[in-house]
Amino acid sequence: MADWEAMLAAAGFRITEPRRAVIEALARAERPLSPEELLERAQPEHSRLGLVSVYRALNLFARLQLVRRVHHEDGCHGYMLASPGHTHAIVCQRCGNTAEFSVEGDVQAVVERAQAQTGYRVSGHMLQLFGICPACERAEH
Amino acid sequence: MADWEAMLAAAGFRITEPRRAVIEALARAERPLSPEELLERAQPEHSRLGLVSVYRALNLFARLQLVRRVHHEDGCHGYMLASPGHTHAIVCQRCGNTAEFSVEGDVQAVVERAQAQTGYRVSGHMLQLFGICPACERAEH
DNA sequence: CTATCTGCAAAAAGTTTGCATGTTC
DNA sequence: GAACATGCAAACTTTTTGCAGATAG
Repeated sequence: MADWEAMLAAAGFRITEPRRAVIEALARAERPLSPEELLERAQPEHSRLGLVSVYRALNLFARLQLVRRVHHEDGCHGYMLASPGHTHAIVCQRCGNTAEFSVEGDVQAVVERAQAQTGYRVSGHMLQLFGICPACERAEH
Repeated sequence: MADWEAMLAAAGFRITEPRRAVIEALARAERPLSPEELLERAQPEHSRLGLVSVYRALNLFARLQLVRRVHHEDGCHGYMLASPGHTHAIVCQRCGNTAEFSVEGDVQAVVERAQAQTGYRVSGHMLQLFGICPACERAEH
């Protein structure tokens, strides 16, 4: 039984064809996808699939932390499968490819400095990097 | 002459009433505002103001880095005046208030670790913290 | 068999564009 | 006065909702 199925079941949700189609399309994806793109890629798997169900599946998965929302500075976002544990995404500004990384201790320093400067009690963070992936780097030269 | 006027002029844009109304509403704001909210707050200043001009002003200001887009995990965003220099925002999850902080060196460690882990060349980042502001902290107890 | 989920259509948000008029420089 | 910016209406895009029928447990 796949991990996501256990997660859904544990939270009292059902394992359905549309949800499976969406999550498998995400698993195959090489970069974050928009709901529209996901629909296209998931339809071969479940031809009756509608865009609405993609949205509903994504919102559910995001709530359960099975998928991650990927933002860009100007706001539009895509979805990618989230690795278990606490990781962040880095997006290639040229090709859109994405990788994940984890920075346990280093973020702690940032959080502490921010708390000292602002007096806020920090409870969460959103960190995302932008850059150029190795493949694009090579292509540029 | 206000700083934003100099910035606009230097970039070849005009100082207009709608733009002034929007930026002054932002200056008065105690938290990030949506375009719709900004319209309401800027209209007293310039009654003919339309929502479209708010959008156009915000897009321009964002391009010139005069305002910062503030994201939430689920994507919707607001706008706030950007401090000069490189700062980040922390948003209170209870009341929406926002503060800025800067973490020069500490982010560098994060960037280096990410580069080492992913092989990407990092060129930018989006870091935003969430938490509870001092006022809400007090109110809770 | 029952509660949950889906798909459709339609509504609701949110954002952008075309164009005639008004403003800034 | 010329170029730029505005405001309106309307188009477009993106996301949500209502509901009858389908499906998982």
